[in-house]
Amino acid sequence: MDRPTIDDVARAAGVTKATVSHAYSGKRPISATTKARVFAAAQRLDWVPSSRARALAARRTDAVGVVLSRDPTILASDAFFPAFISGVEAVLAEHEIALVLQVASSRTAEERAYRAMASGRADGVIVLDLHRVDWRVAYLRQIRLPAVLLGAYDAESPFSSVRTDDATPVRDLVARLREQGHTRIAHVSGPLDYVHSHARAGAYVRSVGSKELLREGDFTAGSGRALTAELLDLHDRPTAILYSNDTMAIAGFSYARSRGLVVPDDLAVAGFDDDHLSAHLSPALTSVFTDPFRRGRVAAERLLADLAGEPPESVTVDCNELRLRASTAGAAPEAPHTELEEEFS
Amino acid sequence: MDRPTIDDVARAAGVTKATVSHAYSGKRPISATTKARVFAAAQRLDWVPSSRARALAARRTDAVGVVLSRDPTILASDAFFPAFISGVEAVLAEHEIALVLQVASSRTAEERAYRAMASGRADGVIVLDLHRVDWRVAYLRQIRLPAVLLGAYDAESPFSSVRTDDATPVRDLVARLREQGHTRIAHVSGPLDYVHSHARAGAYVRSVGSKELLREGDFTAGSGRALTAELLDLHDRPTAILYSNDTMAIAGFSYARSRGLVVPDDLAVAGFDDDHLSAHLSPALTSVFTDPFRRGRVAAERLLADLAGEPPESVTVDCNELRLRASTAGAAPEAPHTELEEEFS
DNA sequence: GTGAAAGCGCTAACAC
DNA sequence: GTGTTAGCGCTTTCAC
Repeated sequence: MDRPTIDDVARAAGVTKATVSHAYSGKRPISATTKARVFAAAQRLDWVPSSRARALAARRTDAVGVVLSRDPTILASDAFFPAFISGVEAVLAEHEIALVLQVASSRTAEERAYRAMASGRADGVIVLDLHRVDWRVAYLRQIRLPAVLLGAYDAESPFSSVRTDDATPVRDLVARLREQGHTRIAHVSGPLDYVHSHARAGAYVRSVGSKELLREGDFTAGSGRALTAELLDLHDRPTAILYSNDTMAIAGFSYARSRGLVVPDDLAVAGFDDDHLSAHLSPALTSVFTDPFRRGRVAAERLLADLAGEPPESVTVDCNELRLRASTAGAAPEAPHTELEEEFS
Repeated sequence: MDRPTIDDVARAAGVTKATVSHAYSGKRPISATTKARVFAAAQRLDWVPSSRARALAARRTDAVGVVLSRDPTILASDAFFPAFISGVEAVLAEHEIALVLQVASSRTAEERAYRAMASGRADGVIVLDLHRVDWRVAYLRQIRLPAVLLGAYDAESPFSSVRTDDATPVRDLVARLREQGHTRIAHVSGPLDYVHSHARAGAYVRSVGSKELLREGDFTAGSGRALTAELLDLHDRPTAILYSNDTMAIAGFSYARSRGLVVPDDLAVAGFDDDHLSAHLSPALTSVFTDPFRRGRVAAERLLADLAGEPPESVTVDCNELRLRASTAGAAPEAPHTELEEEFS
């Protein structure tokens, strides 16, 4: 009553297990008739090769891993992750390769998770949330786990990477706001040690020529709100704020509204990532669509190519698209005074 | 230059591999000194047990699977899935158990995916999007793969399940709208062969006493829009519409607005699932929070309990919470006439 | 074109 | 408390 094994199939087909194995893998010529006998026997016995045994013998798991260093609760409210994973799965599903997910919230836990991947849970991994100086790059090389990095890693690395140009949309957006008369444009970034936050913030600073109105957030609604408060409390407050994701933008936007400011008349607001509901807010939120689905596809394809023996490569996905909406429409307000507005809040 | 094996460690520690194995598993008493020698040797050699070999020998993978029958592109815009997975991971991470995800978009692909899980990719699975008559229940039993069903499965099943009460919030919402004077209350459901869609629709029908204003959607924005159009075209159109998820509600809401209707004055609108941005829409969307994170936790805990040998059990998670917001506030409009409104659209 | 047999790196009886 | 040994169910040389 146990699951049948390759031996059972071999016996039923009157061949040896080597033949059964090769009939399926095609790694050696098998006569059409034996092949047919083998398949028939397998079908009759309802045999499915054991992935465990296969993994051990072939030193290959047919799975790809992702280790998430984020807190599980944060995963839930993130526009990027589900779309990215969908893209990855779209490719993996075609090859019947599984995706192994592991969440690790401390560095030790994360190292253990990567070691587990290397010890046979996965054949390679995709690394998200890349830091500008990322211990994982050295670590993965040390444990010799194939990887694809999502983001532009500056230092030398033996790994493939999937890059995007986050600077252009930021630059375009600043230019646009300038045309509309904005002179005090602020930026609420994500943690600056992330490569993507840093790229966006860097483009912002180069565009506006100053770090005065740059504030470092952490992608959560709480930080969006707090830093917006800080910016609006300035004597010479900004008339436009660019946020490094939509969650912070929406939090900032709600907060500004609670202070009696009208978006976009008193304050222009823009996000990043283009959450699927952002276009439905009112005013609709200007955002940058970063096509996480497509980046997921490309990352998965790249990893499969690496695993197939191709040399590592850095591919740049040109996917970012500035989506101008009502939250940044219209002319900049003239000389806003914080005091005045507080009377109406 | 190859990864060290348990034999290397045993040799280095001057013991046999059984001792090394037991020093880690604790499945037999090992003297403190030998244990220390073993750990030291392992650390020195930088040994990590091979999950592949371990899985084969122990007939256990230390992974839990989820097979998604949805199209990968749909995953991306779904409020439920990421939060649910986060909840699952929150539990699995503590036990260093991995989550194996596989997307399958046809029945054959899905069967293959489950067989792959059963053949060693995972020790058990969590089944989402349960149908009222679900072939997977019989199939999983046939291939003897432990499972936890998410939703109330009516027929006999040997599996644990995690249920919620979707009827109460629907009933409460209908009652509430009645109090506000609504008499024509419609419902745009999800596919009625899903247990959760069916439960919601059933509660709705029992509350309003008629199927006249029930329309079957498919959880996509497109169907939300189309069915809203259909309902608003009725001569005696509804003054309130309940949708079975927020995506359809928002699509319907935008469409109604495009026809010149004001929410909630002309039309009250409510969703289900409470997407994290729904409270930020204006008017803020009334919705039912279903705590997918918590349900993920419970499902994972239940599955681990099953795998540990406990008898299957059906647990009900009391997590649904009706969140009344502006989109259903105020009194019902009096005798709405479709013709009249069209003049202003 | 097929068979025989040696692993893959562990776990778990079974000894002592 | 520790050693010996037989698997787990495949893949892959090496023969013929």
